Order: sequence, then structure tokens, then C-alpha cells
Amino acid sequence: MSDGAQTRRPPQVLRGMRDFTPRQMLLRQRVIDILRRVFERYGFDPIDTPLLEYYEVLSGKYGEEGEKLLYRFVDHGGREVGLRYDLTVPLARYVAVHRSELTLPFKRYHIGPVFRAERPQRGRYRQFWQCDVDVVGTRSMLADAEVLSVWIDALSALRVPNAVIHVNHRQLLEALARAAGVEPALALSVYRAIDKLAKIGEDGVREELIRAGVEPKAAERVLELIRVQGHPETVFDTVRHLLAEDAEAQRALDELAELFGYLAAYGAPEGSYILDLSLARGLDYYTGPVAEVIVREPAIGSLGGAGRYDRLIGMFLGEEIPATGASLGLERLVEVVDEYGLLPTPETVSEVLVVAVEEQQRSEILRVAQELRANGIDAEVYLGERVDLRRQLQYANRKGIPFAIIVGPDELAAGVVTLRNLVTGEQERVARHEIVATALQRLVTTGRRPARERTGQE
RNA sequence: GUGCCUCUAGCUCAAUUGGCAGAGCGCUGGACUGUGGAUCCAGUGGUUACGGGUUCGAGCCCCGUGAGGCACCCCA
Repeated sequence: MSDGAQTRRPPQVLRGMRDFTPRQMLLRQRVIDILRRVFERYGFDPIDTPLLEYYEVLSGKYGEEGEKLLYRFVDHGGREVGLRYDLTVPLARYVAVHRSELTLPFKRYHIGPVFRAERPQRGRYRQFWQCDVDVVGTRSMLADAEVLSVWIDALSALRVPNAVIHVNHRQLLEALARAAGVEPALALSVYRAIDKLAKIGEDGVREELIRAGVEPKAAERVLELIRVQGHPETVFDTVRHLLAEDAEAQRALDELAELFGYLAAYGAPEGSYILDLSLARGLDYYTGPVAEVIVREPAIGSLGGAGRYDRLIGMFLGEEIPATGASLGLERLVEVVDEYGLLPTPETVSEVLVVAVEEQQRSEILRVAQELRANGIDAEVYLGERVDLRRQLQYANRKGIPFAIIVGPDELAAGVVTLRNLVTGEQERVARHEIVATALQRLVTTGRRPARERTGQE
């Protein structure tokens, strides 16, 4: 191994992948925790699936562009495998495998890492986490409305401001392509062009449409349609009228009207969602309503994508099972939460450091620490070699531990301990048998802990 | 996958036309043998991302690789 050192690369992480510090992990876990509680409040149950799937399971589901981003390799047994690209296709495969055990409609949530071989940018990584809720086995627009309602509750629980859900319908997009008078093969470039409306403006879209082979007259008609944006109520009539002779489009509009009706009944605030005919969504498997949740600041764009995919599960099963779901990108959520300090998070889990002044108090601090732990307080003792009060307090300070419990000869003799608040520097003597109750109280009154019961994994 | 920009101490950044690689913060020790975070004093800091080339001489110029950023593509 010694000669390996000569050619050894600097210890770096792979492009687009990263390590997380304790502080970052605590924030990520906090966000995940909040999402999980919202998901469970609606009755979604957790599942997990392997990171690796047979390549064939993933292949052909994401369109030409997506296919190129699949991590693909051959394992030691000669199998063609791929890293999962999202959590939706693995769900479809899961449903096919567990079909007989499932009670439909099946509601599950799934939080975990996915992989895309993209060129990284801010808020865009090669390994990132998705947080999905899906409903399998119903065509009801109630399901589509519910997953969007979950989104709204989740974003509100995370205190994300100004997130807007843009909603469109795959059939409406296709109607747009028909209105543009292009053959199906060209439809994709039409979707691509209109999806850029917000970015390049009407003139830019017109240019792209014409370059894609759309007649100028037809391009105008398309522009007229996607120009109509805003609150569903104000938009529906116009679009209905403009696409009056397209039966498919009318059906799609009926579905969206139903969806928006349920969404309002779910209590979704005005302005939290809009009908946006320019929203495209590239994934091949979408068949019905599609949505994207967009935030303007910070400029990371989409926080998540959603949509109905009634034919995906059928690709793994003889039987066709309709489904719909919504996905949030953990990294992008964390980016927003972090940028605005929406969820203040401690730098360490430790709530108390129990310190000994001298060697003689060592066993006593271990007893105190165990007592705190037994009562649900996250406590630690300093594990360094030397018993050195200064060093121990310095350790607590650097780690951001908010309290120290000091035990010295005086305390031991008097049957007390010293409880020191390391943020304010105040300290008090507390009877040894009251330390747990007092520490709990101080943790609450200083705001380190919420007043209510602790939440989380416990 | 394409194009452009960036990479100097643990961190943030300096370094004249190519001419001895620096500062602040941090870190270590002390002032302070039962008190961290403040202050003062001293000390510690580098294969200039990695590999090669040009040159008497490269942090600086050239090529390759890696990573980060921006735009495109696409998306969470």
C-alpha cells in the first residue's frame, strides 16, 4: 500500500456529492422530521426501496434526456444495474412486486437519496434526497388534490414563504401542440419552448416555436393560450373558449376544475396555486394533471414536481393501475430554510455537559449524566484524558452545549451541583436530587426546548 | 453532455512586468491551579487543488485531470 501514496488523489468527494457536518445534518433531520409528520397526518405510510435497481427497471421511463442522466454499471455478478433516478419508478416496481398485499388506494411516503449524473449547480446535485407522497390505485382527482394539499401544509410547516404551485395538464399540453398544428414528433420541442416563457418571454418563445417548425399563425395561437395565467377562476373560461373544439382539452379542463374545487375545499389559500399552461414537466410517464412548486427567492426555481401517471405501473404489471404523487427536493427546501433562517437549529444535540472539578468527582458525574439521560435529557461528559475544568467548559462552549453541570468537592459535600447557563454565564446551586427537574425547566425557559412534549424519533 | 469563470494556511483573502508566499480570523500555550465565551502576550501555521510543460527562475504563462460557480440542456 505504501507505493499507492505516490499516485493517491487528494481526499475529495465525488463531483456533485457532499459530506454533511453535524450542524447540516441536524437541520436536514429537522426538515425531514417536519415533512414526515405532515405526511403521516394524512395517513401516508413509509416505505423504502433499494438504491440499486435492475437497469431495465429504470430504462425507458424518463425520456431521452433523462436516460442520459441515469447512473448505470455492471455489478460483479454481471448484472446491468442503475442507481435510482427518482422514487416514482421504484414505487411502480414496488407495487408490481407487492400487488397482492396492497389495499388500494395505497398511500405511501418515501424519503431517500436519488441519483442523477448531471452537471452540478447551486441546489442541484448528483446525489440528492426526494420526499415523495403518492396515491396508487385511484383515478379520482381527490387524490391529486390531496397530494397538493400535503405540499401546501408541508411548505407552511417549514414556513417557506411565497411558494406557488403551478398546475397544468398533460392533455392540455397536447392540445396546445395540436393548436400549434405540429405533428406529435415535434410536440416535445413545443413543450420545451413554452416552458421557457417565464425565462425568455413571449418573443423568445415565438422565436423558438418558429424555429421548431411551427407556422407563425399557429405560434400566435399558442402564445395566446399560454399568456393566460393566474387564478384558475379567472383563467378557465378563456381557455375553455380558446380550445372549444378540442374534446380532449375540455376533458382535461373538467379534471382540473374538479381538482381545483377539491383543493379549495382542502383549505388551500388563494394564490398558493395557479393554473399555468406554460408548465411542461419533461418526464415521460405523466398522463394527467402535473404541477411544480416554484419559489422566486432564493433563485433555485423548483422545489418539487408532481403529477399523475396512470400507465407507469402497467409497464411492470399486466394490469394498469392509475397513480398520482408529489415530490419535494430536500436540498432545495433546506437551502430556502437556511437562507432565511426559518428553522433555528442547535449546533449539537447535547443539552448538558456534566463536568468534574477533580478526579475524585468522576464517578459522580457519570451517575448524574446517566440520571439525566434516563429522564430524556441529552447529556454528555468530557471524554478527554485530563480532568481540567477550564478545558471542559471550553469544550462545551465550542460545541455550543447550552448548560454545564459542575460537580466539585464543595458540591459533593453539600449535596448539591452547580448548574451553569453557558449562554448567559449565570449559575445556580441546585440540590442534587432536584437536578433533573431543574435542568428540564431551564431547558424550556431558555427556549432550547419547546414547551410542549419533545418531538422526533423518541 | 457543451461553453465561460474560479481554486493560495483550518476559514476569508493579499502577493508590482514571472524574482525570498503574507495578513486577519482560527488553532496551541500563557497572563488565570474551581469557570468557557471578552482582553493582552507568545507560538503554530503552505507540496499555492493534483500532474506535467515553458523558463536561469512559475502562485502568476501553457496543457491535462479533479472540484466549485455561472449559462445552456434539463430538472428536485
